[in-house]
Amino acid sequence: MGIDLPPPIERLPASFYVGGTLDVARRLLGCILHREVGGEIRRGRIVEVEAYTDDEASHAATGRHTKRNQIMFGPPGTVYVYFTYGMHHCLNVVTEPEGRPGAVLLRGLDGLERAAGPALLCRALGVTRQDNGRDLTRDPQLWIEPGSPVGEEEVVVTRRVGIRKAVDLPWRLYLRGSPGVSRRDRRAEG
DNA sequence: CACACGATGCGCT
DNA sequence: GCGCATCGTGTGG
Repeated sequence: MGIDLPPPIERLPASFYVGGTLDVARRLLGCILHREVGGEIRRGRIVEVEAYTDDEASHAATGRHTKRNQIMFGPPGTVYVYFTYGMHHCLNVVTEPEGRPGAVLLRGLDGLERAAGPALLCRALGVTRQDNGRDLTRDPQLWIEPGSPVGEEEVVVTRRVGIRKAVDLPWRLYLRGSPGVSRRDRRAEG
């Protein structure tokens, strides 16, 4: 009888995040987001995402000239957390090659209580602006592992929600029937 | 400097 | 369906 070792970590490599943002968003579905807080590891399966690049609804819509959006132009695999509505945080994964803006907003997790919706997801994981800039390919407290494969028939493609511009782009993806899909957004199919 | 508003969630109607 | 909390950020004067 040997020592009980934890399962090996299969952290997603930087190359995972390099492709087109919509492709990365699709690949992130089913992957397992991990967060270490106070010696405890919280994890959940990614079941809802949205892609943002340089479209009109993106924080990078007007180019690389604000302090906040610099990070969207940074290396793929970087964490982008922003604060909104005076009380909520949203967690994104930076995509695209360095110099081009792109990010995937993580909107819902299965396997955690109250992680349906981007702000609830952050609250469930204790993610705040302090986490902005972390490197998912190296950071000891925040990383993503591959999950079981997700079939195309499980994926619903819809319009992004909570935005006023570029509302017609079908850049929101979620897993059909998942409890972690954000509440008021289960509809809006198309 | 002032101001408008948001990649939300909740509670009430 | 609707109003609202609550404040950082971006934009314009």
